[in-house]
Amino acid sequence: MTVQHSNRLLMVSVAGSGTGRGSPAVTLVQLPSGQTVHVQGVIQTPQPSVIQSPQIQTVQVATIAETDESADSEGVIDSHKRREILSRRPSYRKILNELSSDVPGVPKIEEEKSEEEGTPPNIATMAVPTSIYQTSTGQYIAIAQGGTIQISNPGSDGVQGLQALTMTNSGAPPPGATIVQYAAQSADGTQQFFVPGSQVVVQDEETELAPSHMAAATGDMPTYQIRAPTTALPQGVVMAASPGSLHSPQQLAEEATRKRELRLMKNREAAKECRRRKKEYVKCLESRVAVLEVQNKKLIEELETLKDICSPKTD
DNA sequence: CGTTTCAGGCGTCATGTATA
DNA sequence: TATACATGACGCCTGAAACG
Repeated sequence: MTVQHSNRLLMVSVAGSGTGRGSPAVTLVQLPSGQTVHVQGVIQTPQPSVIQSPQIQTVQVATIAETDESADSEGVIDSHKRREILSRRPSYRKILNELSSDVPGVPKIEEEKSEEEGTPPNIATMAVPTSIYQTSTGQYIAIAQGGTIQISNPGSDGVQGLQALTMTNSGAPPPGATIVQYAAQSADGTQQFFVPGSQVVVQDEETELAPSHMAAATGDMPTYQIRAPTTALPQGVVMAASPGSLHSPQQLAEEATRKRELRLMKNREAAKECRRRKKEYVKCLESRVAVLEVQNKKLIEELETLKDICSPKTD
């Protein structure tokens, strides 16, 4: 069976496995994405059907329960509540979780950690970083309290490619430059980011490092130098100031900028996650459409059979 | 082959919602 | 009540497909 739905060809195959009565039958519905959906029979025939069909007659998708429309059509909702419902839909996660809570064994959208993603490194799951910064090339730098710097590359999935490094002079920082190292995947050109204390981390080009206070740059790893900012902020770079040491209006402005960048970064990640959930929600809706098509077809067939039985031809 | 159209993704803003 | 989070809306960008 094929169902055309929203520019996407749905191919659904149904494998019946159960009895029409007694315990709810379970049907496997093969979705076009290769995903198999377990559906459950919902018709609880109070009287034995005329048709002694071993196959279940109706199915209900297990991944989704009701939509807003069906919810509205069920009971009488007072106008105020209705307005509230119409004013803003609940989140996709909430909808899906509420729906799936009706049917045990139905996968829910996890709160944060999704198994399918294999618990990717996430900014939100970092070891309580004191600060999060964004480099001029889009990388995110999280500086934990133990002196550990975590770098996440802006991959397709947001924060994949998280890397951790430790400052070499986590003890008493000497005045001047500090070298930090990390195994970057690809660092083309100079990039800069900033760390707390109004210092700048500059990726050095080859050996243009500060001659003193320098740790040995080993191998091909790029080196980063922490030093006081000398010029205006590069584009897309966040200046970090110690929260407790704000004096001048410039520092206040820098703190405001840092907060804004942090907020934007969080919202960026939230938007990505929201879109991912929305896609999942739409997938579930499409699955439900496929299952309801199957259900509709079976009901039509049953109706035709009943018609034949109740009104036999009298030739 | 250049242009146009369209779909999908992303970043940002505004605002509703949940929670401490 | 303040804060963080979630999400709709908007504009922009990019890649693919259609078209002349």
